[in-house]
Amino acid sequence: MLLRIDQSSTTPLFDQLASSIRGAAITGGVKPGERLPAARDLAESLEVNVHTVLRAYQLLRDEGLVELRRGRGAVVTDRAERYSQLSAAIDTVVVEARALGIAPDTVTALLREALK
Amino acid sequence: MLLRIDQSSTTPLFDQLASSIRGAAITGGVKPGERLPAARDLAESLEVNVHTVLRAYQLLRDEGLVELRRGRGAVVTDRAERYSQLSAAIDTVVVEARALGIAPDTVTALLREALK
DNA sequence: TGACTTGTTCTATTGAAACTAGAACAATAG
DNA sequence: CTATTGTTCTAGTTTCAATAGAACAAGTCA
Repeated sequence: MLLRIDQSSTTPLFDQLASSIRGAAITGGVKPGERLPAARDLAESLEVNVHTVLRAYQLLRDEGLVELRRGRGAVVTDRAERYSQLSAAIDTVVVEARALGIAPDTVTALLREALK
Repeated sequence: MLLRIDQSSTTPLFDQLASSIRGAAITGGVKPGERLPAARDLAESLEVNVHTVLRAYQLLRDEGLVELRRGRGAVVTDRAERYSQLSAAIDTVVVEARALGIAPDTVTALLREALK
C-alpha cells in the first residue's frame, strides 16, 4: 500500500492520511482483514507525528473502516465494500464537474450543501 | 432569498454563507443579474463581521458565480446554470450514501479523493 | 459636479484547531 | 513474561477564522 502525504497542502495531515487509506481500501489496495502499519512505524516513514497517524486511524475507526486494538494494530473491516458501491456515483459527479469546468472545492461545497 | 448561519457549527461562517448563496443560485432563489445585499447590510442582519461576508462574496467571485464592483455590489452571473447541471449527479450520490449509511463527512472525503 | 454607496486594502487582536512532543499507561500478541 | 501497539494526558507552537476599526477607490445617482 502506497501512502503519500503533502506537507505543503492546506488540508490537515491526518485528513490526507485517512483519505489515502480510505482510497486504498476502496480500490482494493488493502483488503478486509489486512493490517495497517503500526502507528509509530508509519509516523516515522511519513515523517509526521505519531499522534497525527493515530488521529487518522481513529477517524477511520469512527467510520467503521478499521478496528483498533492494542498490541494488534489497525485492521481493515469488510465495510470497505460498501464504500466502493458509491464509487460509480461519485465518478459521475467528477466527470461532469470537470466537463463543466467547476473547481474541486466548489464541487465539494455543493455536495456538502446537498448532504445537509 | 433566505440566508441562514449556524454560529455553533464547526464549518467556517464564510463557508456556510457562500454555500447558502450558491444553493440559492442553483435552486433559482437568486437569478442571474440579481443583486445580493450589500456586505455591510448582510453582516448586520446575520450578526457577523463585514469581513466575513466579504470573504464569502470573494469566494463566490473566484468561482465566477458573482461579480463584485464598488458602488454596485455583488451581482449574480449566469454561471449558476452550469452548477445546476451537476445537481442530478450529486443527488444520486446523496441518495446512495444515505442508503448505505455512510456519514456525510465520509462522503465528502471520498469525493475530495476522487477529485484529486 | 458632488454626495452617497459599496467593495478593497491594511493593521491588529482573540480564540480555536492542527501539529508536534514527550511521557506514562493498558491490552493484546507471541 | 516480554515486546508490541493503541490510549490518554499535558503542553507548546503555528496557522487560520473571526472580529474590529480605519482609510481608500471606484462606481451610482440625483
